[in-house]
Amino acid sequence: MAGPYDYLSRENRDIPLGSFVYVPLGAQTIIGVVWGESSKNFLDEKRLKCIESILDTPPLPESVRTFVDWVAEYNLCPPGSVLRMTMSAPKALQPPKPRIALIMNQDAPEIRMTPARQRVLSLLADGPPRTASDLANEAGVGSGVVRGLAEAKVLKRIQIPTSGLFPLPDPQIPGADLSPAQKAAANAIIEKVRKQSFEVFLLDGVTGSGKTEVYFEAIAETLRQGMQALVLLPEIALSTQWLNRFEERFGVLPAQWHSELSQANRKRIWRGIIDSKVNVVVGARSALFLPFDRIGLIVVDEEHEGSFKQTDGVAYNARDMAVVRARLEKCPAILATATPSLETFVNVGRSRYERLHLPERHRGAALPEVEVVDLRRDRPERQSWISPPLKLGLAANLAAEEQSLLFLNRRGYAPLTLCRSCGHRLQCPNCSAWLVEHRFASRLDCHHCGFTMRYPETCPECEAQGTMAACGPGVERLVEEVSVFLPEARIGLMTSDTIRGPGSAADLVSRVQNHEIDVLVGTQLVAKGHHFPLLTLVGIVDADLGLNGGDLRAAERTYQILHQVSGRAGRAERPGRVLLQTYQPEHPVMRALAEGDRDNFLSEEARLREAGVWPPFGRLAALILSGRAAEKVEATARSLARVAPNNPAIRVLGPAPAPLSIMRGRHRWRLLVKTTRSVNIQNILREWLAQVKIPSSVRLKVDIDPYSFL
DNA sequence: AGCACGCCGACT
DNA sequence: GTCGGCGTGCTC
Repeated sequence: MAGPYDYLSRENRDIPLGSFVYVPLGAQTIIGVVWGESSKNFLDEKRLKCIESILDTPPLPESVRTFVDWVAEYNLCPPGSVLRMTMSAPKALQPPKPRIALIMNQDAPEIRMTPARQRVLSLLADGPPRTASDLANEAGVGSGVVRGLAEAKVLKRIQIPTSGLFPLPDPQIPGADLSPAQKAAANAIIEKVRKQSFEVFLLDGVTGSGKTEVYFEAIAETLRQGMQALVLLPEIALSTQWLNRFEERFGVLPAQWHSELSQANRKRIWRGIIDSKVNVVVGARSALFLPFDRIGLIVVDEEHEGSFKQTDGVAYNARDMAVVRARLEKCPAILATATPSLETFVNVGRSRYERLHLPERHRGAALPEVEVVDLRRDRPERQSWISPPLKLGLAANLAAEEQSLLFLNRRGYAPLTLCRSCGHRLQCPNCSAWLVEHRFASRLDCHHCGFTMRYPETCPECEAQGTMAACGPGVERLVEEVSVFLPEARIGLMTSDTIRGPGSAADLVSRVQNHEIDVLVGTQLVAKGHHFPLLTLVGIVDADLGLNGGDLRAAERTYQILHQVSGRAGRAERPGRVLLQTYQPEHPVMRALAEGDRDNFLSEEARLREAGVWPPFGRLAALILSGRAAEKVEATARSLARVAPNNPAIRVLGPAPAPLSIMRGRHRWRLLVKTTRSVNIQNILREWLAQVKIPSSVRLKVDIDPYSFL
């Protein structure tokens, strides 16, 4: 998997680059892609095997192959594992299954006629051939009736071409009326779509400023040019509203790509894309690796979202790789957000990206007033997390028959459980992390691996009864607290534990919209765009939560999520109010939120990063070593550090146990490599890592530009 | 998929 | 010491 393998071509035939081929590998036959001329990098020419056959699939376009190589080089991973992501629909490469339809047999034998049989026959008499199941459905008969007719040779089976038909989005349906600012933004992008030239746009505007309408116009132009458009969304599962808007604008739903897709749909869409029959794809980050041949526009919506960064398998950042793909394909890219990531903000400052600003809409969706509650003064009571001012606000809002939202980015009931008798803390057996109590399910869960156990009746350490105590709040505990001081309030809980699948999310959303809920308690799930017109108060229970832990992006991320949650308050004519509970009211994040001064906050954040040579002013990579044997992992980490590059432009931090030093039973050590921007960190790492033999029991993972420092 | 190889515990 | 089980890497 480290690189391409060499094969012989039968009769020295020229096979087009990018062709999908069957090749022998070891004892089996697998599908590969013709990548280029031989590297001559093999040991014994006599052992070369032959390509068995060429598949009947259009070759992987050159731009896709270039992209795969680029991503592999940049992220220091085998090109094969990147290629695998572009081939994520294994069945799509197999010849399509022949479709069998039924027609009348000319010389049909006499059979006993029944009403059901008659209906099938008359349906076929004046209609095209249909598949057995379609026929049964349309005639309103069981599948047995149709099968019986075919067995009796009254109907004949014939092969029909596979229906790979995709309804095409119609760019001619008139779009929304655009404001002057929207028009200007749309025109700037459309110009680049027409020219098919590379350009990155930051589409910058708060929720409701009309970013989606703007990029819909860019998509429409892409379609008029006969090109394909790709939209990346952070959470495809929660984007029903987005899909509805797309359908309104273009008449049909776009092709959707995400990890829960069935095999059959995967195949259909993948084939449709490589055959240029699918014009618009909306998907999660993995959609970036689809084999588009004529891509004309890439949109990354909510570009600041951390979920564009993939950490398992190939570690890559889909937002950054989307920009790379746009550059290779020579097409524009749109990064849309209300809270740009610092990277994007700095790239605008460097004039590498063009900022298109959408001011708030005149329809009066003013941003809510943010009031900072200083928890050092306005202390909540013991075993309580809601301060007196927030309690007053919630009570007043309930009395006014308006809705409130309590935000706490912590699932479960309590993040830590300990025994008051012996002090034992309940820890995950596989990870160095506390078990989180989920009281509504009477369970303790580890949020890092799959470990779960029943809530114990006695302390597992000292066996004392009834001494287990919950420490700190989770959303479930907030539900409990609200139900005590507002007993008449109807409370809804929205976390990934209560929401399974888009259906239950839509259900809860409609209950809020129908005002069947007064107080909604939730984790970051509630931050995602839903319009709740009656929601006028947002309480941020612990604004400091994300700031601890020494993470490079802690402040930036906290600002983004709190800004997004604040935006849930007061969307229609009603003014909204945000109460933000914090122990550090003077922190730049809190000040920026209270004063509504995003750009000043970002500039200050950028200044700090620049001073420390942190990204995007320096380059950063994490090396994570993991394995079951703790000493072995540590020894490998130390031997790596011993031969670390000695260069003033390169700093190596560590080795040290990773913040989550044991995860899923594997011990983890970490080194951080920080270089100036002028250094090619990939080359440095390649040279360095080549000097050390990593034992097979230890795994080394390179993460270029790591996001989470865990 | 199936085989080679290295690591580690059990036993001559 | 050696044997063998097991987990991991390699196959062109």
